[in-house]
Amino acid sequence: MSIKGAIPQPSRRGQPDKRRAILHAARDVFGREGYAGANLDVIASEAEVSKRTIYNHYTDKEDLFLSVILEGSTQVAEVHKNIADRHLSNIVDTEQSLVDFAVEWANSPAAFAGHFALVRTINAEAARISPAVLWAWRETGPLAFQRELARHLGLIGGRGLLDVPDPEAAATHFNLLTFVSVMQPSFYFAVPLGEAEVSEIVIDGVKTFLRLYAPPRHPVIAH
Amino acid sequence: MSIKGAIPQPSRRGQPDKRRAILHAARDVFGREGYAGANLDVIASEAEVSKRTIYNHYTDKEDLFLSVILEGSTQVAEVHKNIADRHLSNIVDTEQSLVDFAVEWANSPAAFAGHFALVRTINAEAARISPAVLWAWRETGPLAFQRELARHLGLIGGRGLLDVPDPEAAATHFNLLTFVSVMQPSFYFAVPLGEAEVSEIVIDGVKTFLRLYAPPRHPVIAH
DNA sequence: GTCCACTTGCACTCACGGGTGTAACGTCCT
DNA sequence: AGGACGTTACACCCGTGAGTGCAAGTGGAC
Repeated sequence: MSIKGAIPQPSRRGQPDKRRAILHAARDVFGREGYAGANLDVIASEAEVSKRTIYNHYTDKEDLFLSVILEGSTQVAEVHKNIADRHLSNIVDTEQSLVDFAVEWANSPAAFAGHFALVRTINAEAARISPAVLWAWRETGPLAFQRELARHLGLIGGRGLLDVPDPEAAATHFNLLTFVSVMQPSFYFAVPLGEAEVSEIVIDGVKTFLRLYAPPRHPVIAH
Repeated sequence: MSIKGAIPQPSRRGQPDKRRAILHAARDVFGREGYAGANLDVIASEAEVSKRTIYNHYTDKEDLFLSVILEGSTQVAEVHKNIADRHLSNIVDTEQSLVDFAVEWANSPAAFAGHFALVRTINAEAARISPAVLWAWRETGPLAFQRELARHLGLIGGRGLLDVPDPEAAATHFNLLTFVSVMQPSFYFAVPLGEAEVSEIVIDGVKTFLRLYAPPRHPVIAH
């Protein structure tokens, strides 16, 4: 059992709405059951589509799986960009905004259970997935958002609200101290934490982040 | 397909050496192929044991899997404790010792490919594994070592080489900035990074850690 | 010796699931 | 009207793999 195929080209076989239904159901089932555990009959029935139709759209299980992977990451990156834009564009209280952003961000996986279940599956299969596909996935998903976060932090730094000499590094640290810190104890969100627990972790994380990136004490302007 | 059984009691059926061979082979195969993908015949042959013997020791595949999980975590925690002891017991140069420790720590997964492949599988199956088992695994494995790391950092703090008001938090941060920072881009060590890359990440991580926990400037003693 | 626990090889059952073949039906285009 | 295309239901093939039954063998305990 291995998954080493190349990146599947988005094909135009079949009707788009069926295609979407299949991808959606496949994402859920692959996430829920893993690659080997996923059952094509189940996917078909959840997509309310004939199994034969799946094979009209995708050549086989592997093709379907790879297509699902690459489609999902961009979507979630979009949603996360949205959250960042809402909270980080017009900051008045830096710490408060960072906390608000991080809380919503770290709670978002609850709303994308299907997607993050799939992320777990990707991790599990990583050794069996071709590097090209893994690379494409990271690039369109997590890294795309990380760059966006770096951009925001850079801008905030530009306004003097943070001291951000290296936005990329800052984004990495913010990610580690908030999102990853929630992800770890919850087994990639498989075992959901309480909302209070998430908040506590995130608030601590932001405080630590500020110890690293708080701007030099506002110089009192002589007048 | 689900794994919801309770924690398997260490049983005394069968001969211990066979038992060990089975566990070892099972760990490799479950790690390599995932739970659903693992094949009992393959495990039997890699353990150089008859398949029937496996069923003399374990009631079924699930029982075997859970036993493997709980056995492995303690072992790796031991190894990591060892690495920590060697590097963090008699420190002369704080930064150098921390880097040395973290480099060896972050490279250790290469030597336990089987184990960390299994960790990926555990993550993937987390939603299907009983919380009791997950808890036991974390407790005897990662958390046990995290506490050990906290103990070390506390001692180092006690000697004035670091400023560690909260050893637990410090251990968490050290973990995030070094080990986890290597783990993330390598897909849980499934896609090994180059040694140079690991070093770079770890050195950066330690530097950042020191920005958080460096002791107040050594007061120059007037004389 | 004889009992007992363990192991082994092998054949076997059986459920599951990926993938195919086919014939019928709908729809849209011309 | 008549393709062309997509979809559907359904039966089917067949490899795979979990788990069992059994008969024969090994080795230690008493």
